[in-house]
Amino acid sequence: MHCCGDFPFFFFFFFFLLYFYQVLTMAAASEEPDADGSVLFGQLQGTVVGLRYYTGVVNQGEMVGLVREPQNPYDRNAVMVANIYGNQVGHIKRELAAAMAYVMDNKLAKVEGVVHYGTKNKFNMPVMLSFWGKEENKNTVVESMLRRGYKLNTGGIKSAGTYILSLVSALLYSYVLDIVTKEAFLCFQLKNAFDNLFEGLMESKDGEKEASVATPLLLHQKQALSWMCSRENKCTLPPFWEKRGDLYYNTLTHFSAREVPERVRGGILADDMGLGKTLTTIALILTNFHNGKPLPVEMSVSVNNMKQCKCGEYTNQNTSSQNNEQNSNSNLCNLCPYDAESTVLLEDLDFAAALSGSTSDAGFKKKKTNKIWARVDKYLKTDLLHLLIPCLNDCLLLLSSVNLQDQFEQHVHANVKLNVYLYYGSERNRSKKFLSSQDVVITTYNVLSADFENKSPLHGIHWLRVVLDEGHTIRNPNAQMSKAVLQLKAQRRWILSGTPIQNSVKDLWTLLAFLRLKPFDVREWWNRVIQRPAMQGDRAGLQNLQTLVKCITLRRTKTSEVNGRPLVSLPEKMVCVEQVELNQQEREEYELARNEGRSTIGRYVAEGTVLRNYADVLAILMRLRQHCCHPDLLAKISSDLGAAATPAELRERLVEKLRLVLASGSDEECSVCLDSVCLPVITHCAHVYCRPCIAKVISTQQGTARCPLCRSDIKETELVEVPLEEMEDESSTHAKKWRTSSKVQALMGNLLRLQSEDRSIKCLVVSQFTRFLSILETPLREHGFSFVRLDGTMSQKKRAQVIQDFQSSAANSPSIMLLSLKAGGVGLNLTAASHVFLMDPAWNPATEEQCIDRCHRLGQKRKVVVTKFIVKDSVEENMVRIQRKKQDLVEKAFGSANTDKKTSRIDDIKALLEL
DNA sequence: ACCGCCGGGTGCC
DNA sequence: ACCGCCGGGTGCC
Repeated sequence: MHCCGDFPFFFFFFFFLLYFYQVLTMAAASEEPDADGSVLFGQLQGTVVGLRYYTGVVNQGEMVGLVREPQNPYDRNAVMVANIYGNQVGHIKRELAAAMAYVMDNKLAKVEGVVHYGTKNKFNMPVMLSFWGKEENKNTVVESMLRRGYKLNTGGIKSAGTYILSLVSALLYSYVLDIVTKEAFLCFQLKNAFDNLFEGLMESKDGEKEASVATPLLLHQKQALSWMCSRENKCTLPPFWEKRGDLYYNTLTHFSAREVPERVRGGILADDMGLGKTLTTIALILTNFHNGKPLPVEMSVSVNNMKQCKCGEYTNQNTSSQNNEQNSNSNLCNLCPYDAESTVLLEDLDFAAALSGSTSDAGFKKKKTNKIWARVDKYLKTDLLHLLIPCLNDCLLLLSSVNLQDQFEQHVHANVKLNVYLYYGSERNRSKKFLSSQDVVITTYNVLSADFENKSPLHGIHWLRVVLDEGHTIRNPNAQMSKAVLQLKAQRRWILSGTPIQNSVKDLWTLLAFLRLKPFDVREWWNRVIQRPAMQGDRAGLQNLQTLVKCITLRRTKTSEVNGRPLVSLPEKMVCVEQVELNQQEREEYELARNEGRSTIGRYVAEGTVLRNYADVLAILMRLRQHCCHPDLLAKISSDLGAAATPAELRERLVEKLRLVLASGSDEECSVCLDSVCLPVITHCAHVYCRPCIAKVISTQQGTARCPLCRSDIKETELVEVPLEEMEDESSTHAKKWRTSSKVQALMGNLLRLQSEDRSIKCLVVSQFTRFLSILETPLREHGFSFVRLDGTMSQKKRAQVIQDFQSSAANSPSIMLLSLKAGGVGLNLTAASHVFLMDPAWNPATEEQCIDRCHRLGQKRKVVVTKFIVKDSVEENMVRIQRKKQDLVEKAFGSANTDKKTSRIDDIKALLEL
């Protein structure tokens, strides 16, 4: 890695110092920045009083929470002390509370408490308080506490010798810290940690399961299904809990409680893309889809024969005896004795029942079925069987933009009547009663989030199961979407995600909070116990994080093996590049544009102003790329570089540039948040950022704000966004007489050849330019191809329709899909197509890969052929070269620093024009 | 709480 | 004694 490799010596020393610090000062003041950039200001022994008034108890070494109580009628400075379950233990002594209240209320520091001894005291007990906050507030906090007579112990007890040593090391430490940035340090530490995080998740989990999906499950999917079932049903303790005597003890926080800790009924299915997470989940839904009706015959008989529960209701077979909301709410079946073992067995019955619908693996099935039925016989005579029927059958699925409904239709047996409702579109049925009567409700994160604003029916329903497809969507806990998701009420919760951690450990919190993994669903405990230690590179912290993830996550990659065999064997994929030669006229036009652009960019490079004129550079490249595809793609306004006459003109020009930058796909990342740009705005110096990100930069730099990329002055009022009427007026392309281009002809030649070979072949035709797709429609129509089109501008409903049409195997179904490169989420399933034509190279090779994966994935029966059209002797050829370099870069870099990006971008531009 | 603090009872040695 | 001292009641914030 670039940033780390340059300073081996410093790193060595750095780690030595870090180690030194940790050993020497232990829990005492280390200056390590924590997750939020907080540092430990110091510690202080305090007193918790009033123990006898409260029921909350703590164990030796237990962490406690400190909560301000400004409304306390006796003292508005009151600070409450509570254990992890939020049970009050006592209060902080009055005078100390007064000092702390000032610090806490002004957010100068966060205070954390640990009780090391005196936990058996009757009236009060000592508590070790740690003050954490931003470096710049340290002095204020220390002084303010000192003023009230409380001295923060900042260094622990040191002898003179170690004091000097640590002083020296502190100096060096800050020196090193200046050189290698925080990111560099973290990337070094975390890279390995992340690599290991999911290690050990691949081991084969116990057993496999059959299911009543029409599509036979693959071995690894059966394993996943079995794992999911056991996660929902087995009564194993959550991670870090132990039974000690008659108490349940949390080994990390040292908290203990008499009641069984609430289990996580669900988890994270983090299999790689294309391993069939969705199919497995559908199978899971079907395993306990009974609702009285669709039970297979044999089972129905058994059901009729068996006794009902005394209370006259069938209850969910999967509800565990403890702390189940259903039970505690309605007291339905408290009388029925059942334990962990029988729950599992009963749940096996489901599978036995469901098996009769399935067709695969006859020998295996038979054996297993017999075994299960032996158990059925054993259990038939007991009162337990009523548990087979779930009371709740609602299941909510959330997803980004995926054709999930098709997958239900495709995979679910025709004899299983499953009510699936798509909850989106303006006409959606918002009746709670109606939604509750569905078996499955599918919606999108956006709809959920929009509903959340004003009494959402989805939030009023108690779901049996909530599944988050592409669950990493909620990784930002501050997003409305995430908040909306966290508020959903459900018994069982699942997250499907190929990439549960994208940037940092932080990404995990919302996921754990969604799963209600106590106590880490409360931010403070997550930060204290997991995130901060892990970010600091603390071994135990990382170990804990790994254990935690391991317990609730199943992850396999495409290269994983079960019993020595690869998990999936996808049909072969062939990628070939087809060179396209421009005809003479096209070549002349291209050369003209290229020479012009080359001299312009050459000037920028010589002046060192490439970044300042970034938009122009991109515009030039864009024009060249458009030349390669079709002459009519070129924007009608040739943006001359002269000064804008009026503000309106300047604005129009900026909008145009922003469009170009966005369309070019080269700058999808905002340099501030390093994430893909949301709410894109362009500065007057023509650099693109997320509006919130750049607004923050401007507001923090009060009046002197400079563009993070080129250091030009920027103002909030000068940010320009693309007006809503985004789409180009189609008339301009239609008005002119349609003409062909070399690339169009290359494509048509291929399509016609394929059609003559095999009429059933379906193709994806992919371009970054939606206008190019429009141009392609004309020759497709002329040759009588039946095609559909999918681009980003289409509504959710329309997309679903288009995908369904295209995936259909009916004889008159469309054989070609015109697909805009960026349209559709990662989960999009277009397996009906076996040929992919990439009309123009993308800057980001991953985008192309993703696009290919939409059809080269599970369910693909044919060999996949990918054809990339590249114009010979053009900017496109150079782009391919840069792509390769980029891929290497991405693989090596981990959170690559901004500076690297800048230089590599300039290098890219130079390479493109062979400068 | 085997403390501190409060306030009433009390008052030479 | 407008004090000190004693001993009982009492006790988080």
